[in-house]
Amino acid sequence: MYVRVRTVDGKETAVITISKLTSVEEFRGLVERKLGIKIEKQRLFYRGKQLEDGYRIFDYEVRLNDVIQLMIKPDIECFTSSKSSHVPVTIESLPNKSDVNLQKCGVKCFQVGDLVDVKLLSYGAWFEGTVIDVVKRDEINHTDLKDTVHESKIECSKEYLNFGILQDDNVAYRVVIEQYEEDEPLEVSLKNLRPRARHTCDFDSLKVNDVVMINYNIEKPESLGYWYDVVVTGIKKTKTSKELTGTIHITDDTFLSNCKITSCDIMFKIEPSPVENNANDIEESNFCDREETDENQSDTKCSVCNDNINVKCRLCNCHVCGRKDSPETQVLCDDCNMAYHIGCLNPPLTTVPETDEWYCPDCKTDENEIVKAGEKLKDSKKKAKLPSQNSRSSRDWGKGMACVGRTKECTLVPSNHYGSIPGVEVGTCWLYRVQVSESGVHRPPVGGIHGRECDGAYSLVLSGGYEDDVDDGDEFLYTGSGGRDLSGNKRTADQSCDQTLTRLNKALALNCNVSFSLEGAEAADWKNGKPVRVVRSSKLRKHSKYAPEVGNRYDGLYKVVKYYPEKGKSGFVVWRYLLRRDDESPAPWTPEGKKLIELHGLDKPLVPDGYIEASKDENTGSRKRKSRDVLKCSSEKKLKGIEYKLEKSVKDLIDKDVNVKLWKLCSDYLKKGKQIYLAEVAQTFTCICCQELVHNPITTPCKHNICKNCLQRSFAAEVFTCPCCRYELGENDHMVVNENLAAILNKLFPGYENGR
DNA sequence: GGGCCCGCAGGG
DNA sequence: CCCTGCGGGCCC
Repeated sequence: MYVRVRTVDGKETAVITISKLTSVEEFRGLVERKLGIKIEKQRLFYRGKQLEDGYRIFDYEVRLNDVIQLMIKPDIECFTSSKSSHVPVTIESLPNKSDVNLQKCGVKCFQVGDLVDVKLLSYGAWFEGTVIDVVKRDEINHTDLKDTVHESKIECSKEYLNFGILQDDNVAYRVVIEQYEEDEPLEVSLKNLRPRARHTCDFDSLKVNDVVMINYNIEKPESLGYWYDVVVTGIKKTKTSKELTGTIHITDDTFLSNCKITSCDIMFKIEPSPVENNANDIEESNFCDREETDENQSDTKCSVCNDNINVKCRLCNCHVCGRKDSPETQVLCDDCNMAYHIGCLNPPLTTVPETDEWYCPDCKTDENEIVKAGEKLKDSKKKAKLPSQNSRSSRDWGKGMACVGRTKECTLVPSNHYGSIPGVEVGTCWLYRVQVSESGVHRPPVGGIHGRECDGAYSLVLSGGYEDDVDDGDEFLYTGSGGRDLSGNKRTADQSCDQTLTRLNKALALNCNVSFSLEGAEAADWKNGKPVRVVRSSKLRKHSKYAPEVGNRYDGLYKVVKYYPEKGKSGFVVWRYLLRRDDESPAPWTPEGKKLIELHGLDKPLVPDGYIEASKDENTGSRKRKSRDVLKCSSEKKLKGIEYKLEKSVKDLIDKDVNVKLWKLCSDYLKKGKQIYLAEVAQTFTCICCQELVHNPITTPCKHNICKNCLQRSFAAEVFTCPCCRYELGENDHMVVNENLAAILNKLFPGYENGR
């Protein structure tokens, strides 16, 4: 199994082969080997958590092909020595609100001289800077290199920029970071630039889900650090202390969840980019200037004693005795802000401590307890029960693809769908069972039959586990499951008791076009039975010449002709099923079938995403020859030209669809063949609400596609914005289905709407 | 939440 | 070759 590592700037990425037991330390070593980034410089993030030594990758539930973000620690030295480095934005340094440049927010572009905040990717934090130049990126380099702007570009005149006709993503800004005045100017793109923060926000009016810029230290959350964007997830306030929990956003896809933020005295509102269209949300009522905040705070009364001097109050007086006397012998806790008489402490103090910070017994933390940034790894009950936790065995495991888990799921049809899967040709072959599961052809990653006891069987895999199976291609005898004692961690075993016509065996029997009988039965008209998708595995080769050479191949639809109990070789009863092919596509072993396979480029098994990259830089030499063969084949496949040609009728519909941009992006995948193209289309047109291919698609004015049902549900909940981008749709949106898009999707994925 | 299951890889 | 490490996803 393998995962990806990507630097937060997105410039470097590597595929790293690991096992489930690989420790974070070992992993760092692999990262150093692959990317040349020293272990001590690495900071690894995964789904809101920092990977910490002492755990295994498996503990973080990192899955096949997932991306782990790598942030390279900056050289701290250059920072601590520089002036005011921890607090790049201060009230004093803020320009006057009437600053000429800042008033120009309506202009469609940043201007030379604008005071800005700049996000430095190696920190994921914002720093103060000034725009010194605006340059236009070279178009060609831009498309190729996305955010890399170090290549040639054309400088353009300031007048040109003032027309505001440049696309924002064609412009790069040269910026001087004020802390590094001596350094070269940086070139940054718009998304890492915004007007200098200049409005503080008031803790009391902060709401959950607000986004603010806050000071935080990833290394030591209790100290000051850099300025990050935070989505507030929790607000805790006592009379005198303030604390936020939030998600620190480092890049678009790197974040730390559940960060406790105590430095809430200064928080900044995030200034809207001048390039975004709406200038009217600049001033929002829930943000106010800092001066006001201070005033608000001074006249609050104690909520318990109402500041009555005759009442003992443990909240606003000594937290132990509740009395107000001798304030000069009281000491305040720097964390909970409670007061304590030095004499009331246990043990009592004789003098008021002279240190800057003092913590009460409740708040004082163990020096050894390291406060880590971001969400901590929870002890999962499920994991605690796993045998791997009892380290009795030192054996490695989990390197393989057996239990990696799916990375995608077929949502074109429901799991109880009978018949072919839209877009999957007969003859399609996958290297691993998990891929077959992802495709929707046969969902269980291990089991041989997929079905429901009260419904029927949807698919089965012939993998040669039962030697008395007889396979003649168009017809085969299948043996039911069960009747084996698999205890003691066995994969397979001899029959040790009778199989029963229950569970999956019953499911498969229900496909037969005859009323269910525990005695067995035969269909009078077998073709009217429910279809079963059949997959043959290469493991069947020892029993059948119809098995594929490698991997698992979809052979089309079969129907159950009859089922009956039989005394197997073991002497126990097994259930047997006669299945006969009934599919309009020719079988893969027929000449016509072979021709089709070649036409669609299906002659070699599909490999999982990232598989080739993972094998390519495998340098242990232990990889088996089988994999090399697959590798060679997939590059051969490329040469053959398996480009998918859209039917003219579909192409015409696509050409007139309003989703011009989306279809253009998809069209890049045509050359990779039908499978990959359809997968891309399915992903592109997945509804953000239900995560399935859009059904009765509504194309919003902001060019997002949502199922009509999903959008109606949203409107019923009085949410009238686009679920993708929150564009205001308006209460009276009439929800016209994009029939054109519906028609295209129906042609590309025939039958996908069934059961919706 | 438990039982079932024809997976894949490593090691002897 | 055989044995066995621990699964994930499905159904009930």
